[in-house]
Amino acid sequence: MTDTTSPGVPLTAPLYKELVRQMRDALGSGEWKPGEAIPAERRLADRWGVSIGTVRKAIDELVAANILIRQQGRGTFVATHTRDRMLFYFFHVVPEDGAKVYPVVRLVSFTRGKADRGEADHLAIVSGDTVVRIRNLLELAGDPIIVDDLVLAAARFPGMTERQFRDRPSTIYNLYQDAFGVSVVRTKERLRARTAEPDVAALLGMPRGAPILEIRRIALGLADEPIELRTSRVNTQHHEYYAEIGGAP
Amino acid sequence: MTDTTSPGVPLTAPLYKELVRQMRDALGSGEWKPGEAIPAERRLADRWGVSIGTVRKAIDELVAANILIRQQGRGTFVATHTRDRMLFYFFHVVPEDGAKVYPVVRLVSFTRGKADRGEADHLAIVSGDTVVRIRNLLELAGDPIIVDDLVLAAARFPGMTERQFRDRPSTIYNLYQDAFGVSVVRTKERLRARTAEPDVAALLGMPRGAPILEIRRIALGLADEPIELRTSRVNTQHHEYYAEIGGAP
DNA sequence: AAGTGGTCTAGACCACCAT
DNA sequence: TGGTGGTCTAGACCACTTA
Repeated sequence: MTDTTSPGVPLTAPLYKELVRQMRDALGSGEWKPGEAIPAERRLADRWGVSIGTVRKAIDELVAANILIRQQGRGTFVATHTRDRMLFYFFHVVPEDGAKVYPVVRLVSFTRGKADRGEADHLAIVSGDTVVRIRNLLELAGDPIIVDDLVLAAARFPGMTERQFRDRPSTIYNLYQDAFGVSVVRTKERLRARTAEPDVAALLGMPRGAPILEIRRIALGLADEPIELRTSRVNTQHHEYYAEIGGAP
Repeated sequence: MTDTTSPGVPLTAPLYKELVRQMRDALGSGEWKPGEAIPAERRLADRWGVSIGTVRKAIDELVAANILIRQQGRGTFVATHTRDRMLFYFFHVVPEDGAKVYPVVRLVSFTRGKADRGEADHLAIVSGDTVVRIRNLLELAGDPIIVDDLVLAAARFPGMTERQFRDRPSTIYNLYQDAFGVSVVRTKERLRARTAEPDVAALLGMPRGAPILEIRRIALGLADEPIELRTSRVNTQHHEYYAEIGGAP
C-alpha cells in the first residue's frame, strides 16, 4: 500500500545495525545480564560470521548509549545502576557550589491506585490499570531538598512491596534492575518554575507560595518503553539543576 | 619534577587523537571555515600519511561534537549556526504541547561596562575589563516569554555594534560566527526557580513575585574557551525547558 | 602467558550526489 | 561519470588485566 522505496529507508539495513538489534535482544531477553561480561569481540565475530570491525562498530553504539561498558584488558560489561556509577548520570541536582553529594532517600508514602488518562498515555497502559504511587523525600547534606512522586505500571513490577523502597542499599533504578529486570536507559525531562503546593512546601520546610523547580520525567527502557513517571519538586534556594549541551572537548 | 609515568597518561597519544587536534587547529585558525567543505577523507589520509580509517575515526569525534557534518556523496562540512540547523540544539524552551516554535528576538538594551569579579572569572578575563551587556526579549508565538541578559568580553568581539543585534537575519550564535569568527560549540547550564525581579516581570507581563525559571548559561568555543555568559528568565506558565538524558534508541 | 579491548592498515565495494 | 562518504573485511600489533 505504501511506498517502501522512498529515500532514507534502505531495504537492507547495514550489517552492524542488525548486530545492534541482536545485542539489544540478548540484553532484553536476559541472556546478557547487568554486571556480567558479554562474549569477547572475536567470539561474537565468529558467532555471527562477520568481521571484528563490524562487531566493534555495533558495540560502539551501545557503549555510546551507556548500555555497555568497555574495559580494556577485562572485557565488555552490561551497565548497572550502582550508586557510584550511574546515579549522577540521571540525577542532576547539585549544590550551588557545584559539588556532587549523594541524596538520602526517605519513603513518605507507598500506595496503589488506578491510572488516570494522562498517566496511562505516558506509561503505555490503559486508563484504570493499576499503578504504584510512591512519594520520596530526598535529603542533600542533611537538608530536605526534593520531593519525588513516582508512578509505575504495577504489571511491570509484579510483587513490588513497600519494604523494597524502605530499606534499599542502592539506587531506585538499581532496584528496578535487580529485582524486576527492568533497565532504565534514558530519560526525557520537562522543567518549569511553580509555586509549591502546601504539602510539598511543608515537607521541604518552605513558606507557602515559595517558588520551586518542578521536573517531570519519563524514564525509558531498552526498547524505549516507558518505565516510570516521576515528578520532582526541588527547593532551589541553595541548589541547582545542572545540564550540559554538547559533549566535552 | 612530577611523575609522568602514572597510569592513564600514555606518553604517546593515539594517532587519531593527534588528527583531531590538527583538525581543531585548522578550524580555529580559519583554514576551514563554517559552511565550507573540508578536504575529502582520502586527501586528508594522504596529507597526513595515515590510513583512511584513522582519518574517519578522527572525523567521527568532531561529528559527534556537532562541529563537523557528514553528507554522503557531497562531503564533510563545518557546522554553521543557521536558524533551522543549530537553533534548537541550544534553545530548549518549548510550549507545553511540545511543538517547536521559533523565537522572535527584540533588543531591549545594549551597553558597555566593566566586568565584575564573577563575570571576569567565568569569561576568563580580568576584573574591570570591558564587557558588552545586551538584554533581549524573546517572543514565542507573539507572547513575551523570555528575558535574556548576555555578557560578552569586548576584546573577543571587536567593533561590535548595537545595530548588529537590532536587525539580525539569523541567530545570535550565527552572528558571533559570521561577524567575529567565534563558534559556540557547547554550553553548560544551571537552572533554578526564583521570584521574578520587577523589571523582568514587567517585560514578561507577569505579576510581581511570580515564579520564573532562571537559566544561567556559559557558552564555550572550539578550544573550550568561554564566549558568552547568559542569564535567561522564562515564564513557564505555558512553556517548559526540555532535556533528554541518554541518546535516542 | 593468555586473553581482552584499542589502534591502525590497505584495500574492496556500495550508496549517494553532482555534472 | 567521477567524486564523495558509508560499510565491511582480514589481518597486525599494542596496551592492559588477570592469573
